[in-house]
Amino acid sequence: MKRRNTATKDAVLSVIETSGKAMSQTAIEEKIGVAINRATIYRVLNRYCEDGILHRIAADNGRQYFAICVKCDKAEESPHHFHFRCEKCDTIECLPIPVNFALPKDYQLTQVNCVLSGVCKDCA
Amino acid sequence: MKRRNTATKDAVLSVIETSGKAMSQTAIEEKIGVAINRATIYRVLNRYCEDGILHRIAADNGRQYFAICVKCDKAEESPHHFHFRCEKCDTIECLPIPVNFALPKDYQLTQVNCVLSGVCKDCA
DNA sequence: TTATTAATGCGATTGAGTTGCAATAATGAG
DNA sequence: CTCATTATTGCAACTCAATCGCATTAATAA
Ligand SMILES: [Mn+2]
Ligand SMILES: [Mn+2]
Ligand SMILES: [Zn+2]
Ligand SMILES: [Zn+2]
Repeated sequence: MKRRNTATKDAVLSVIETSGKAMSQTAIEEKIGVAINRATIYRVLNRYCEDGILHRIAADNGRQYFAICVKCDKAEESPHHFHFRCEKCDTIECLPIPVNFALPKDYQLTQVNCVLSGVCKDCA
Repeated sequence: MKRRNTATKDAVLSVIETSGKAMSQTAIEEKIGVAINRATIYRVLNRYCEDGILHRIAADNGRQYFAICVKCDKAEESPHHFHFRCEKCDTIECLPIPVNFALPKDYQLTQVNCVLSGVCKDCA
């Protein structure tokens, strides 16, 4: 299934890029200006994740956030890095802090999801 | 509001203790034998978390898991440790691996939620 | 220009977790 | 032990995030 270019896809990615942070579907829908269906936004986001354009963060508030993968082009971002969720402004940002661990023998790793929560510098 | 001792509370804690792992409400309800209402289990779990008996893990599958806090009595478990979720057997275990990071200036930390996912040693 | 089929909108649905309320029962005072 | 207080429970309804089925629209390439 080859991907097609649509205004919706561009708009979603643009909003996330502009914010410079990880965003939830709700936040994207609010900031995007034009009316885009909720299900469509989720489908766009899921496709971007499949294609390695975005990465998904499962926050401890039970919601999903989506952020640009800079690890692909620039190598500035560690493949596994911490995320910070501010409980005040309800945003998540990718921290430039690598996640270090040594998994016990015979464990197979497929995903890393590390979220630190609290109050960010802007809200402190 | 002083806590009261009930069979339900004991049963829930006992199931988690026996498993030796973190458990979800569903898993607890299945393993507990007697029929206990879903809402009641959640309320018991939430109370245990408030009291520092259990700690809550928000997994990347969107569900909550609950595990015994051994950090309180024994000091063998690091206050912030990694968790491992096996996608095969749908369990979460506390890993004896400390989470190390240095938060940027002016960030206030209230919670740490680090979950590694994959296949555990028993399912590999 | 046209056929193919990916993408979208809408409504319904799932699943986890919470909440209001009435009934039940643990606890402590008398 | 008896009784009053109120924490706990069960049940049903509800919230919220995310997904799904299906008909419609529109991007792409022949
Ligand atoms: Mn990130
Ligand atoms: Mn743990
Ligand atoms: Zn903030
Ligand atoms: Zn396993």
